[in-house]
Amino acid sequence: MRPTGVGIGEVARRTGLSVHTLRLYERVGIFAGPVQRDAAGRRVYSEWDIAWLGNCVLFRASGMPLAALAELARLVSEGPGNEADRLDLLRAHRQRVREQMTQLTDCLMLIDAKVAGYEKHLAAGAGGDPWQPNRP
Amino acid sequence: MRPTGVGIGEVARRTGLSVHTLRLYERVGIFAGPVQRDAAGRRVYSEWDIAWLGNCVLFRASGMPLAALAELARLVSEGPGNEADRLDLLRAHRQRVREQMTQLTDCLMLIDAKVAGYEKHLAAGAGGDPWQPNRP
DNA sequence: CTAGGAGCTCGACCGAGGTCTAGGTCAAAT
DNA sequence: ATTTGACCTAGACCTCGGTCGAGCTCCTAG
Repeated sequence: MRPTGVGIGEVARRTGLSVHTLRLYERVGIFAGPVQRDAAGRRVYSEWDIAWLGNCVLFRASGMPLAALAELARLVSEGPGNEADRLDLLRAHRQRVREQMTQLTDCLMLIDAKVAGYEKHLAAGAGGDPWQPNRP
Repeated sequence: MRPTGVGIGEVARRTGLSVHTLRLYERVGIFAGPVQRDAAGRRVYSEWDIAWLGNCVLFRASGMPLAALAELARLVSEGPGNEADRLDLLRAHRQRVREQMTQLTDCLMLIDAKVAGYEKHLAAGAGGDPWQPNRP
């Protein structure tokens, strides 16, 4: 773990985000505290920044809006004293994630049923349409 | 099961969508075949339409874009003969849903870890910040 | 007869989240 | 010395999925 700083291109490659998106994220305040710059003004991301970003990517993928991420970043950057608020944010998001998971599960069951229907249908060669049992 | 037709307001109430959204969905072709109208030009949804819409809502909630839904609707409305195509669409979406679920699972684990950290932190009263163990 | 409520169409508008462009700086390689 | 490539900012632009409003047509109840 050398105390390296990493350029934006490298971070983009590592996280799968575009450099544009990284700059956008910074503008909307997703980093906890300002990203460091080198002498020429180029961004230098710390390993901590990158780890945080990794969490952000997960949170985003689970539907957390940028604004919420920014709020969390603000809380963290303010340092100790607001842990309860962070906890609230996390718990609220956890709730939403759980709801999503049950929806995804439902959807998966539906798809599985339809897929099974079509597979049987195709294997058996024709027959009525499995999706529209009784349409004009 | 009377052969009722249902008005748009009632459908909105049943599905949780707004009437605006229902009309939008129709415009982008989400229904398999045109929605019936009464003498005055008002939409009359069949029970089949409503059931289909229910599936659409689930698919949407699982991230299927309207365009894909419209494509599926087109296939279904064309009647038998393209079952393989529908199957492709469904399998592709199933794949995406599965990926989402693993991401949600990952995210949930992360959140649980953070939440546990903060809970312990708060219960124990202060100590270092669980999220930024070593920040300047 | 008339007022209210539910629908209709068409088209404008909106917020979220990116994506891209123009025009410029810098540093290392040729 | 110049070219190349990575980076910078500011701001325009785009897609997606809704949401809303204006102005109209009905139907039904008072």
